Amino acid sequence: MPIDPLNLRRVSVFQNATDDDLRLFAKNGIERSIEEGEYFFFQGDPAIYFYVLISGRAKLMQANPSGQQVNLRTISEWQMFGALGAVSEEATYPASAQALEHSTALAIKSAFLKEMMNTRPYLSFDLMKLMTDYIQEMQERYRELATEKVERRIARAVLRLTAQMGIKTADGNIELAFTRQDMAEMSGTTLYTVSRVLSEWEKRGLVESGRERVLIRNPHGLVQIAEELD
Amino acid sequence: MPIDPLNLRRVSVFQNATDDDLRLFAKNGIERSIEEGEYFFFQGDPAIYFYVLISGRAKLMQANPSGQQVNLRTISEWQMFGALGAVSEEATYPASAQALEHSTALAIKSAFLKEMMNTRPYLSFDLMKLMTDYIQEMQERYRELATEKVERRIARAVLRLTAQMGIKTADGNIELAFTRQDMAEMSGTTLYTVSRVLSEWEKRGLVESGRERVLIRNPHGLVQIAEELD
DNA sequence: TTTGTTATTTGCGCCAGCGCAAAGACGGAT
DNA sequence: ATCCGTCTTTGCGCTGGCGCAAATAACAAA
Repeated sequence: MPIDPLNLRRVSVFQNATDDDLRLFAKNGIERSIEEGEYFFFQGDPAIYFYVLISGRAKLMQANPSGQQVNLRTISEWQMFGALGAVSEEATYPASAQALEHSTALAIKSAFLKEMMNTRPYLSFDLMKLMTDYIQEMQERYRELATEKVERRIARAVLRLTAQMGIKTADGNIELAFTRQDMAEMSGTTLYTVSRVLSEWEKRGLVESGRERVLIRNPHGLVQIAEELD
Repeated sequence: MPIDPLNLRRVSVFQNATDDDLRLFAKNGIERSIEEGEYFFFQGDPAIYFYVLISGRAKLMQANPSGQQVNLRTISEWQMFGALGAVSEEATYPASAQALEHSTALAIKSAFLKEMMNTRPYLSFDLMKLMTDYIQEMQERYRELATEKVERRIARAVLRLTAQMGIKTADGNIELAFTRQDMAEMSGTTLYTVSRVLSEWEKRGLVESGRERVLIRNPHGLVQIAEELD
């Protein structure tokens, strides 16, 4: 079932687009449906398409030559990803995009976006805005990794996820659906350490954790861990 | 002494600019001369200007609340910096820019660049190109920090610097002018560890090191450390 | 030359976090 | 109900890298 083109306005890069432009993008896109664990694209593939996630969740991961992974970003609905190739010719994806659950996305040729940007300054502009935000996030995460201890990094990762993908439960708490491995890749540590830290937090009543699940009981306590000067 | 506007074409973002545009930028810029150790701007300042380094060297650093620093980028002549504010309104610099030696830069109002981009797609385009390159570099460095051991990270930092700012000596070797502290901030470690690693490399004949100076004797050996699967 | 300042080296002790291994918990499938 | 695969927890030992402290080296100023 094709999506309503006007829904594309929820994509930050398209927020200032005209209805006609949205319809153009929709018409030039192909819907791709992907099962959990499968990939939209792999690191190193030629970056012919960029994507807009329509439903589900995905993650962008980068691997080093010996196969260790880091999670660069978690993608939720109406976020654009794989768009770095829209500028440079002959680009390849610098990371792989894997579905965390059954997901569908709209795939649009990068060349098309590029062409549209030529005559629509608002598009370049909003894409740049997205890029600067992302640069700033990466710079911060880089600094975090270089200067902060694990516990704080995990706290920050959890808070970032809470803001971005937290699911409100019936009783007003916030729940996250991630494996320890995922959380480790997001905070630059190992699943063992994440497990130990979560156990500790659970003892202190900050969270409640289960299989692929973390329930935030006391967000403020986490903020304190994330921010306090030690 | 005012610079020749046409020299601005050496700035990657201006590579496709017309001569008239270059003159416009030059006319709208103010030259600022800064002594070693002084700052072009501080993290947190409102990002009113962006800069083009005309002579000297500078570094972009980010500090965490307790004052620990990481070096995000080293800037050499004809590189643009502080341009993230060109897109978002009311932005503040996410990092500080400090001169590594006596330096001069052209300061141009971000708002002016923004205005120019409205009618000149090539400008947006080349700025985006710069941003994507930078994003990719940060992603890689982030992964490195998360997954690679110190020695390799230091090797990579040294190689990056060699490519970007290495000075060829009379006898064909390449020399870098950085303190151990700088190198530590570039590879996410401490000056002690950098010193130990350099000593070890010196024993192995890979480099020759002195005060604020590293002479690369065997670049290939460093590449091997940076790349090899262990 | 002398003195002061700043950068570097290195010994030493320490500990945060890694990673194996084994046990336990959970959930889906049949 | 049971089985199986996957995820999680935790004990244990280890070590890479940190960071103090003190010695040394290099440069600059006087």
